[in-house]
Amino acid sequence: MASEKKEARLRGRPSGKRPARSSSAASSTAPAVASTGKRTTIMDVAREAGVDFSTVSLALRKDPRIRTETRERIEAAAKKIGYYPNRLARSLSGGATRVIGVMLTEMSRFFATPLEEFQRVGEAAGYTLSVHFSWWDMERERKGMQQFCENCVEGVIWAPDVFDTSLRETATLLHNAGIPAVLLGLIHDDDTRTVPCHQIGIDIRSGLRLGLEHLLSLGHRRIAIATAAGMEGKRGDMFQLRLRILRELFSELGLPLADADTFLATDHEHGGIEIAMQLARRPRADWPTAIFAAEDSLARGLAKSLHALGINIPGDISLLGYHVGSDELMGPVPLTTVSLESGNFATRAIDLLIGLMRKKTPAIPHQIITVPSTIIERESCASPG
Amino acid sequence: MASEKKEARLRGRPSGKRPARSSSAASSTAPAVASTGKRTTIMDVAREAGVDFSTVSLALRKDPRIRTETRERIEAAAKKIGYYPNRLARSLSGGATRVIGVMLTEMSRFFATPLEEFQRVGEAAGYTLSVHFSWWDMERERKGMQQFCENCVEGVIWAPDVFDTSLRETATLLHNAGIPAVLLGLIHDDDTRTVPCHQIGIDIRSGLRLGLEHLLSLGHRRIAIATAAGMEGKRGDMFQLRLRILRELFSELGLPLADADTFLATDHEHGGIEIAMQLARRPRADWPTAIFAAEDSLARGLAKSLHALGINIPGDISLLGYHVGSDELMGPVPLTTVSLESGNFATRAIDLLIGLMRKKTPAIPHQIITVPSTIIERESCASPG
DNA sequence: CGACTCTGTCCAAGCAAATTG
DNA sequence: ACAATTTGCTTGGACAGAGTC
Repeated sequence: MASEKKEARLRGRPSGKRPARSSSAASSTAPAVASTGKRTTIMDVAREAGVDFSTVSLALRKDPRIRTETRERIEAAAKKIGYYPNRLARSLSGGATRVIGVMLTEMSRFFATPLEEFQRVGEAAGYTLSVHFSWWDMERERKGMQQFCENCVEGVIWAPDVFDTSLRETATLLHNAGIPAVLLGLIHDDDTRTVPCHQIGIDIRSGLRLGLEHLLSLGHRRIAIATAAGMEGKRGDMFQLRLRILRELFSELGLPLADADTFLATDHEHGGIEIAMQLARRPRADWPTAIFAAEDSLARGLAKSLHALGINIPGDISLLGYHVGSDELMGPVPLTTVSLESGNFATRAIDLLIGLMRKKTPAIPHQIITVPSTIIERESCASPG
Repeated sequence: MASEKKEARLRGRPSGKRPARSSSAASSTAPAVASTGKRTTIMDVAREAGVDFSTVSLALRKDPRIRTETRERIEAAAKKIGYYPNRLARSLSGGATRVIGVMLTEMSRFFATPLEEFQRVGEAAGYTLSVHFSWWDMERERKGMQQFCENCVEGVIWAPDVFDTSLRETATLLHNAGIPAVLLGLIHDDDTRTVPCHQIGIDIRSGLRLGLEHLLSLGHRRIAIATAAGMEGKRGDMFQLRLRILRELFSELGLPLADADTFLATDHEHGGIEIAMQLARRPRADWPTAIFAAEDSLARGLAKSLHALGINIPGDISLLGYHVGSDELMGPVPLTTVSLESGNFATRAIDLLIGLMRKKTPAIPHQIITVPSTIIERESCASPG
C-alpha cells in the first residue's frame, strides 16, 4: 500500500497522463492550461525534476534545506513546463492571502489619487487590491465587507464618506473576523469617534479656520466664499457642509459675510467662470479683497477665469484654495491653499494598515488620527490694497 | 483506527479546544476570530449542530438530500457561532474564484465610470474586482497579470491605453493560463489587431469624422477645433492624437483650417475660459461658425465660459462635443456631442467578458469589436447665420 | 565503532471546503 | 446523513547518509 501511494505521488494526479518528457518537443513556453485544460502543479514540476513535490515547494521558496544545485534544477523544470504557484492553495495552507480590501462609495476624482496610492504602497509590500463600491448603500457596503471576510482579505481600507450608524456594525463585523481596518476621511465629530475602528480623518473645520485666519493675518477684512454648494448629489452635500462650517466660522471670528460675497457655483470644475463674471460686473469698490474657494478645482477654474478677464491675482484680489487630495495643476497663478499636512493622507492610511497587518495583534484602543491642515503659501494671496 | 479518525473529524482540529457549548454564555453575535485567533469553520458548525461536517456543507447550499428540519438546525447553529464560508477553500475545491482582474494604466477620470460599471455588472453576476495599475510600465503590467493568474481570477479586463509589442506576450500569458480577457479601448490600427485577445475598441477617426460631417451637413464651412493638446503627460498625447487625426480629416474633406481656429488649451477641465476669451476678443466677423471641442469636459467648460461672456450657443456659435465615457453634467446648454453608440462601451466589455467566462470554451477567433460613434443631437449645434 | 551532529530530502498531516457513492 | 476523496500547497518532523569525535 505504501508503494502504491508513493506511485500516486510521483504520478501526480491519477489520470493516466503521459510523463512530461513527451512534451519536450513542444515550444519552450509550454501552453500549460490552454491545451490540456489542467493547470500545471507542483507535482508536475516534481515529476519533471525527479524529486518529491514537497522538495519543490521548499526549493521554490528558497528554503535553506535544499541544496543550491537541486534548487536550480527544480527552477529550470518549473520554468520549462510553465509552472506558477496557485495562491489559493498557498493561502489556504499558509494563511496569508496578501489581499487588501478597499471599500469606496464611488469612483470619484477625490479617490483617484488615494486608490493609486493604495496600489503603489500595497504593491511594494506584496499586496493586491480588491476594490468595491457601495454607492452610499449601506447594505451593499455590508455585503461587500462580508465578501472581503469570506475572501480572507488581510486588511481593509474603508471610506464611507458619511457617518451612518451601520458603520459601527460593519466595524464590529471586521473586528470579529480579526481583519484590521482603517476608516478613512470622515470628519471627527463625536458620532464618528464611536466607530470601533482605526481612523484617519480630516478636520474640515480647523482647516477652514486656518484658511480664514491666514487671510485675516494678511489684513483682509472683507472675505468672500466660493463653493460649489449648488451641485447635486453627495458631492454637493460635502460643499454644503463646508459652506455651513464657513458661515459658523465667520460668525465665530466676528467677520461679516454679505450674501453677495457668498458665491455658489453649480459645478466645482467649470463653475469658476460664473463667479469671475459676477465679480467683474461689480464696481471695483464693491469687491471683497480675498476669495476663499472651498475646493481647489473650483479655485483653479476661478484663477483661470479671473486671469482671462484681466483681473490680477493677488494684485486685484487674493485667492485661497482648499484641498484634501494631492496637488495638481498650478494654473495661471501658483495657488496658495489650505492643504493636509505631511503629504497625502491616503499614504498615512495605507501605511497604518500595513503596520497593523504585520503585527498580528490589532491594538484594541483604536487610533483616531486627525490629519491637520496647513497653509501652503504660494503666490495667490497677498495683503490687500 | 477508523474510530480514531472519526474522533478527529468530530473534534475538528487537533488542538484541545473546548466544545462550543461553553461559549453559549457569550453574546448572540459570537466574536468568531477576535478572541480565539481562529476562524470558525464548517467543522465548528458541525459540532454545534451535532452532525457531520459534510452534512453542513450540503445543508448550507440547500442540497435536497438534507431534511428541512436538519437544515434549519444547522443554519441556526451557523448563525449562532458566526460562521461564514471560506472562499479560498471553496475555490480551491470547486474551481471558481468569482474574481475579475482589472488592469488599468492609472486611475484617470476616463476610467472612473468604466470601473464603476465593471463593479456594477460584475457584482450582479457574483463577481468581485481585483484592480491593478501599471502606470504604463509594461513590466509592472506583466507582473500584475502574473498575479492575476496565480490568484486564479476567472477573467481579465485590460486597458493598456497604448499599443506595445509586449501586449502580444501578455495576451499569450493569459491565453495559456486559460483566462479569458478583454482588451479595452485601443484604437484599432493594424498593430492592435495582431494582439491575440478579444477587443472592444474605439474608432476615434470615424467618430471625429462623424462630428465634422454633422457640422458640414448643418452648413458650417468655417469650423474651429478646440483640444487640450497642450496638456502634459499621456493624457496630452491622447489629445495630440485627436488633433492630428482632425487635421488629416480637414484636409481629406477639403476643409480649410486656419491656425487661428485651432485652439489649444493646456488643461481640458479649466481650459475653456482661455479659448472663450480668445474668441471674445476677436471681431465677430472673424469667428468660426462652429467649434468642435475634442473632449466633453473641455466642451462643457467652454460652454460655461461662452455663456458667461454673453455668447449665445448655438445662436452666435455652435459647439460640438466629443466623448468616449458616459454622459455627465449638461452645463448651461445641453451639449450636442459625438458619443459611443449603444451606451457605455465599458458595459459592452464587461458583458462580453462575463459571457466568455460562462462558456468555458474561449472562442479561438478573437472578436475585435469596434464600438461605433453616433451623434447625440441636443441643443448646442444649429445651422450658421 | 558507536554516538554525534549535520544536511538534504521526503513524508504526511494539516488548510476548509466540494463532490460523490 | 455520512464517509471518503479531492484541490495544491505549507510545514514540522522523520530519516537516511555523510562527516566528526
